[in-house]
Amino acid sequence: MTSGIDEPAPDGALVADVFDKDCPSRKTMEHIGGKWGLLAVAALRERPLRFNALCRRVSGVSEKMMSQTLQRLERDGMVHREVRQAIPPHVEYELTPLGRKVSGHLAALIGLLEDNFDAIKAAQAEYDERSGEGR
Amino acid sequence: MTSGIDEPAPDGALVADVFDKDCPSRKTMEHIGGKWGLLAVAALRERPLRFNALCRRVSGVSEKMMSQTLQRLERDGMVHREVRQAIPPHVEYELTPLGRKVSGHLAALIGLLEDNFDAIKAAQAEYDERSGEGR
DNA sequence: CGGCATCCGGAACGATACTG
DNA sequence: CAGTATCGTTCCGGATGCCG
Repeated sequence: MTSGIDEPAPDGALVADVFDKDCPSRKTMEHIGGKWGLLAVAALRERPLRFNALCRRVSGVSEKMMSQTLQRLERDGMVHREVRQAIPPHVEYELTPLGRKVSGHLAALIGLLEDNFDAIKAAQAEYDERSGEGR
Repeated sequence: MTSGIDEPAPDGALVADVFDKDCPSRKTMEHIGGKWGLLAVAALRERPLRFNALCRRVSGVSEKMMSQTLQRLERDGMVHREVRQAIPPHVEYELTPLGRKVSGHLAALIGLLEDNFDAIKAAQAEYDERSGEGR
């Protein structure tokens, strides 16, 4: 990968540069990387879910936040919202093809963190000790 | 919220589960996935950088936020902080081996988003139209 | 069941100023 | 250069209540 570090982009290079503060990709990244976006995508990766099932799967989330999160993800084309006209209402959420690709990387990231959780805990303990018990 | 039955986590068989609201992995995930954590890691992936260089690379960040972000990442064992006693001060940040692994997945994610940026824009446009020009 | 509207407290954030 | 301190603002997020 020709990572032109601080030189002008080679012609034909990607316009979307996350390091640029005006890059719209940042917004999408934040939606995915944010507290709930990540978990919603990860949960939907296992299987399509209905709204309340999703809330239950992601423990700790409020309905409001889940709703907000899903709207953003739907807008970004990561999630598809399927409404089934009925009483009681039946709405199912599932990943789009793009969302599924994203979820793959996310799952890998989560797996990596879980695998190295001991190392992380150790690093935190050491840091806290050096800093004289900060947070 | 979790379950009526409160089970003590047997640390021996501990499986870090991000879906559990008490799972400490979530915090780390948020540090990495958050607005600035992601960008800091991505920037350091290219090469080790000094504090101000890092601030410059990640456009839009304030010194305060960068400092905070780096401290969290250092505490999580993603970033190593190397201090060189001198005048003027010289502090260099670089990824740890774990941080580098993480950065790989992050870079893949960023690349995926940039590649599909057109699709994302299209999805957003369509969504906005359906919703009657929302945000 | 699947939302949306409203309120409100606190955390996150940014700009600025200051220190070693 | 590499941060910390302080302050004002913004926005996140939870609780509650209502509607289709």
